[in-house]
Amino acid sequence: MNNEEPEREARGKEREFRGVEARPRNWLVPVILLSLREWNSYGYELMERASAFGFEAMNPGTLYRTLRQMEKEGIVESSWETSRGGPARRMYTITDAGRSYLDFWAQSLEQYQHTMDNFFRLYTGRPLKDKEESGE
Amino acid sequence: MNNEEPEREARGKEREFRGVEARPRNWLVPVILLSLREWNSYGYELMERASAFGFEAMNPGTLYRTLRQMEKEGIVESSWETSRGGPARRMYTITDAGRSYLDFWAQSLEQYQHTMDNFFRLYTGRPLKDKEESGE
DNA sequence: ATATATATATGTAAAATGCACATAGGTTAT
DNA sequence: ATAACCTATGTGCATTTTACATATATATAT
Repeated sequence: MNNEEPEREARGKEREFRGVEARPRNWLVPVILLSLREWNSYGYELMERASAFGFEAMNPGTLYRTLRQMEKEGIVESSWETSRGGPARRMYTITDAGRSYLDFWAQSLEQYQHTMDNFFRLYTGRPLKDKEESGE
Repeated sequence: MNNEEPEREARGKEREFRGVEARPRNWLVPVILLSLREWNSYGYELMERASAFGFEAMNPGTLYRTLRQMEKEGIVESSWETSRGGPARRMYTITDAGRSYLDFWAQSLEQYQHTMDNFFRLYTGRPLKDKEESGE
């Protein structure tokens, strides 16, 4: 029943488990919004800011595509900035909807952090009481 | 007032922003492993336990497919249990590789929690000092 | 017999992600 | 001037993840 696959994929204790990451999906969006809430910016610069949040070697394509998508959703706005030397920049501004989105996300994060605490409590061997599962 | 732009996608502060969730990807995998580390179990039962971790109205398909995938990766093993009334159950057991995976994931989660703390510090208006970005 | 609860699984599509490649303006070195 | 390089923005494509609907099967209750 269970011996057809010799699990050649993961047998050593020190195996690397490619792709194992606890980072949430769409993490890039709130990071961008948070940056833009402080000051207007553009893709190339936002890439560096995003790196500080754990996006190492961020791929430009992913960032720029995300920005366009965010604009379509109305949480940021953009306009070309050509009044200087060098290639034109698409400057982004956070909208009111963007601020709301950020607030919404932050709330979700807070809730999720409780869940993570529960996870850790179980992981480290202190099981939850039946009645307080994962809270609210 | 500033009512010139109705931004039809997200106008109210209380807008719902469907899909906004701070949940990490593949969250289901560590939750299953943690459950199986406590006692062997099967899909139908694991669904309920997963619900306690914030998977409301979990779709069976997602869970069962995840379990088969996990078995292919060698982090769980299964065998049919037919020695009782009712439909047969596929009982799952965590493997050594599964335990390693769980440890690996927990480490990643811990690291991610620090990043989240940094995010919150910025969000609530206490910016980081230049020298301590997101690192440790 | 048929409805219900248990139990597992597939098919398909949408969304997210990663990686490679394309385009273009401007600056500096040769 | 032209090649090389840095800045800056983007598209294409394949893979992975996730969601949603549907299918199958066993046993029990009515």
